[in-house]
Amino acid sequence: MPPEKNTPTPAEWKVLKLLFDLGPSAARDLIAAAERAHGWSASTVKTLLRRLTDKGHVEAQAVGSSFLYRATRPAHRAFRDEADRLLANSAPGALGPLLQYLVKKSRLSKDELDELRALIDAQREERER
Amino acid sequence: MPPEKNTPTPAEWKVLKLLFDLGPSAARDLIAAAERAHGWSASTVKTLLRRLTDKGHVEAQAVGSSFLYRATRPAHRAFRDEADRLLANSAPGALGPLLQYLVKKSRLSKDELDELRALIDAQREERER
DNA sequence: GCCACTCGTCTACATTTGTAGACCGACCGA
DNA sequence: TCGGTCGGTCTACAAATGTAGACGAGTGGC
Repeated sequence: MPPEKNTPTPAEWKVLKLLFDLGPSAARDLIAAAERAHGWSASTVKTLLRRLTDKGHVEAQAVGSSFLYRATRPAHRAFRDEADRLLANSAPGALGPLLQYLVKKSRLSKDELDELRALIDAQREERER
Repeated sequence: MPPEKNTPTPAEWKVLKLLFDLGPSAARDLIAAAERAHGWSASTVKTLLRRLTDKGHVEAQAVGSSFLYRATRPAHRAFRDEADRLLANSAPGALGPLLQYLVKKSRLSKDELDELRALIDAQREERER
C-alpha cells in the first residue's frame, strides 16, 4: 500500500496534471492554465489546490507572502498508483488483452518499444525456469 | 469516445467486478458475495445495482418475479475504458515506464507474453517505415 | 391458505466532490 | 500614501456517492 491514501478525484487530477506539466508553479500560473484548459474560475482552482494539499498530493512551499505549489510525488509515481488501482480491479484473464490494448494505443517510440521488449524477454526467461 | 458515459464509481466497480467474477447472477448471490467481500448490507448492494443499471453498466433481465443481473459490456471492455482514462491523464514521456511497470507487475503467462511480444515487434516494424 | 423469506422500490442521510463567491491582508506602482 | 491586484482562507451549496433502513408484493414450502 503506498503512503498516499486519499487518491485524487478526477477534478483534482486535472490540477495535478497541470502541475506536472508546468512544474512547481505559483497560483497565478495554475489558475491561468486551468482557466484555459477547463474554463474554471480562480476560486475553483484554489479550492482544489487546498484539497490536494490537505490530502498530501501537493505541497505548498511558502515563498514571500504566497506559495509555490509542487507535487509531492513525481508524475510517474502518481500514474503508477493509478495503474495499481487498475490492476487491482482487473480479472486475471483480462490482463493480457488489456496490456496489448495499451501498448497498441500508446504509440511508444522505438526506444521505448525496445526496452519493453527486453523486459518481456526477461519475463519469458523466467517462465522457462 | 465509448458509448458508456457515466463511468462507475469505485463502489459500483466493486459490484461490477463481482458480476464479472460470478457471471450473470441473481440478487441473492451478488448480495452474498458483496457481504463476504466488503461487508456490505443487502440494501447497499441493491442501491449500487440500481445505479449501475441506471447508468447502463448492468442490465437486469426479468426472470420470473425477479431479475438476472448481467454486465452490459464484457469485462475487457470495461477495463479498457478504465485504461483509457489512465492514458488520457498520462504525460507522453511517462508512458513507457508505466507500461514497463504494468508488464512487470502483472505476471502474464508465457502465452500472453508471446502475444505481447509479437505485437511489439509489429509496432517496431512500423517505426522502421 | 398461511408464513417466512426474497426481491425490488422508496426514502434517507452523512460525506465527498464540483464549482464558486466573499472577504481580507500583503504588495506594487503611481 | 492610496488604490488596485494577487493570493489565501472561509463559506456555500448543489450534485454525486456511500451506506442503509422500511415497506410491500410474490412465492415456495407446509
